[in-house]
Amino acid sequence: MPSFDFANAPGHLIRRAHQKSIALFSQEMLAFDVTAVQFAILQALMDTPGADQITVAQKVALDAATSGSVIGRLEARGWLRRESDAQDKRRKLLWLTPEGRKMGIKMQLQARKVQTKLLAPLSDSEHEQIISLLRKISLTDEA
Amino acid sequence: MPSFDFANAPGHLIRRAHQKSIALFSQEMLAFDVTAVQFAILQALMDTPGADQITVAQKVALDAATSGSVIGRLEARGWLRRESDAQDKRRKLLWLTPEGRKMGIKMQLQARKVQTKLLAPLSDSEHEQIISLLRKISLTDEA
DNA sequence: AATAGATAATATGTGTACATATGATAAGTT
DNA sequence: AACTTATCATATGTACACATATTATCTATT
Repeated sequence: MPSFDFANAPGHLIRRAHQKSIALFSQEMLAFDVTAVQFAILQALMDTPGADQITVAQKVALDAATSGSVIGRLEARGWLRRESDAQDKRRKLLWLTPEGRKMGIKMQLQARKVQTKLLAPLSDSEHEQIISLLRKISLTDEA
Repeated sequence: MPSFDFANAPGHLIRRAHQKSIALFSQEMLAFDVTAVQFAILQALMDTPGADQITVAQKVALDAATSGSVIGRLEARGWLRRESDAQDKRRKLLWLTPEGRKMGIKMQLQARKVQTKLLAPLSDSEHEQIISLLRKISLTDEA
């Protein structure tokens, strides 16, 4: 028995669950060639079209630098466009292109399957438990 | 209500929990200037000194490429050394230096605090629940 | 012993993820 | 109006994280 049982430490288990989640997502979404974070940004923009990068970053829980680079890739792909805000020239407002919106909608069904598969080892009541527990952990302070 | 509620999707919540975990770890371990993965490798090497990189990678749940780069940083820091295996020249065996072992031990107390803080929003029974649930998710297939 | 297949480490490329710094612009203060 | 402070986006640097390719070496088969 090691004096620090890192293999059973919650931080380590969260990292492993995250690996599993990412692996499952990219595997199941192969046809779309999209990452989980890119998908999240697309969905966020469906909810709030015309948002600036900082707002989107907060919605998907990313810092400004990371969201900028991810958004850049989505723009290069033709799934969204950046537009300078006339009222506030610091901001760049984000809009899905018709193609981006079409793909975002197409992805939803498959993305739901990923979430189902991720929780497949758990019973229905355990589903709700882990959602609730993860929320408690991640929602401490900030927003 | 968005048609895909990504903000409540388990994958997204796991990512956020992971962010929280990493942020907490680096914040609480500032004095050691060590990442969670680096810490895990140090602890793994305390358990099994003389292991090769692949074995260590499996123990901490990393691919060979990532473990190689992390181990390189730990070596540059003087916390471990790589030694070619005379029996199998493909392998490089890993050993903590006296300094690495000393630091690894010193870190344990603080690392335990990190895990406690991470689960602070949860009750004792919830602690056990989330450990069990995360294990079920991450231990599906492989090892 | 020679060849084929497997394995360990490394190299390369892409993609999060974040800290920090910088430049541009906006908002608030005097 | 000039000055300070705050904010948005971007640039840079470091560190995971993994796929894929390459090289060296080992193992298995013939």
